[in-house]
Amino acid sequence: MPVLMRFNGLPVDRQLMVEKRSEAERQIVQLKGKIEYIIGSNVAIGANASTAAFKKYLFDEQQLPKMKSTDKDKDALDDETLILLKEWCAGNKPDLVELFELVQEYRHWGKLKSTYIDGYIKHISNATRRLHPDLLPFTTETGRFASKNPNCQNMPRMGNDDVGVRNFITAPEGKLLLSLDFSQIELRVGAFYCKDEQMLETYKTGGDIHALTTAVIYKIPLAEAMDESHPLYKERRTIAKNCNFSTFFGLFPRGLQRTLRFKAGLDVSLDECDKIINNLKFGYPRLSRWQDEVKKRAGFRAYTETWLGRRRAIPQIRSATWSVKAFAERVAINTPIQGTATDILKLSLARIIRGLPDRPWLKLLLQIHDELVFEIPENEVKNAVIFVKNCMEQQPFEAFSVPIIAEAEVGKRFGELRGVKADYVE
DNA sequence: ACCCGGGGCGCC
DNA sequence: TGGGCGCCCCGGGT
Repeated sequence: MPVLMRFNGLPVDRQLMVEKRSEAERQIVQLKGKIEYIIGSNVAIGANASTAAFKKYLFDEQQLPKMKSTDKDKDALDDETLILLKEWCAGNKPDLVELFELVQEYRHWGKLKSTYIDGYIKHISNATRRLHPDLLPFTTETGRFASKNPNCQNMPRMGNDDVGVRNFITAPEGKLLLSLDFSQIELRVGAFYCKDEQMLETYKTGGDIHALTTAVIYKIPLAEAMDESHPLYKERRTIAKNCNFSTFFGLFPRGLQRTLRFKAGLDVSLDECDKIINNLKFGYPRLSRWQDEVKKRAGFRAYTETWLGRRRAIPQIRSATWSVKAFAERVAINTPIQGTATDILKLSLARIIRGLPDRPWLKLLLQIHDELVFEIPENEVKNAVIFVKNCMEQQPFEAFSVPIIAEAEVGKRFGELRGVKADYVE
């Protein structure tokens, strides 16, 4: 029997969901027709275009090269593979280029419809007209919450959502949705752990951590890293952000290259990625030292722990198999970061819950790892922001010297939140 | 009518 | 060859 926590439930616009379901259906039928026009309607592509029949068509009948394997050493056909096949076909079978774009679109709409439209509609409560996901506080290895029935922690974000799933979540008449989001909480926790002086200084003075990392990995002055008119500004910053998100988890040159190519659309050579990572280690010397210490300690104890002492056993760290051991080491490093960030959010949550009896108008709807979502009356925005922001930005425990910042956004729909003016705080 | 692993993909 | 989740589909099984 899972332990779960009941939140108030997310108010939804069922009408909008039904409208979008029709739109998604139309898109899917149309895309499926175009795909079948190319490959023939006798090849079953299924709902995801990842059936055995479709793979057989591509790799046996069309003799396309196998770009990538799955974990089980079979032919992969994920989005990365589609991109690679599309590029290969551009030079060898131009007629097939369009196929891969269509499949990408087809999967995109299929995911939106099955998971977020049909999947959400079937969980709307008849009694409350809301979604009541189960939020499980005690099921994950790192202490994070999980959400199920449905999972409301993975709604698509703007830019990857032609449906507007987040707009399904709509405040009732006279109410607003309010979201408070920790700014870069995992990076701040990482800076706290490794005590790199430049990182700490940047956070303590309200500086720009992505600019600092840009300066570090390209060995350029901070001023140049922050110069938005520099021709390389955008690309360098994108790469620096990716480094920052991966910094504390044991990033390898190949991983960085792949992420940049397929997620950011940037072609960076392996040598360049290698250099970037070396510069990162050199520029943040305490980072590597901390990582080595954590690995060593975890190897000795066979567990790793968060700052508040939640332990995670990792016996695999003593494995003789390199890949198993390496995975365990990344877990040993990641868990204190992700877990302590969660500890900090849970401490904030406890302060908020203690304040609820005095604020019955403040309704907690959802937690998304570093974010809390509330429903409030339209005239309580200022009170809510001041109270919640204060709860979240308090020093979590005595040793934690890095400032914590929570950013507030408010709006009628979850997909249309806007930043709250800073003068609400104070 | 279920169960399950594999593949794939959405988010933090 | 970063970590953490849950859901959908497929294909095979009971």
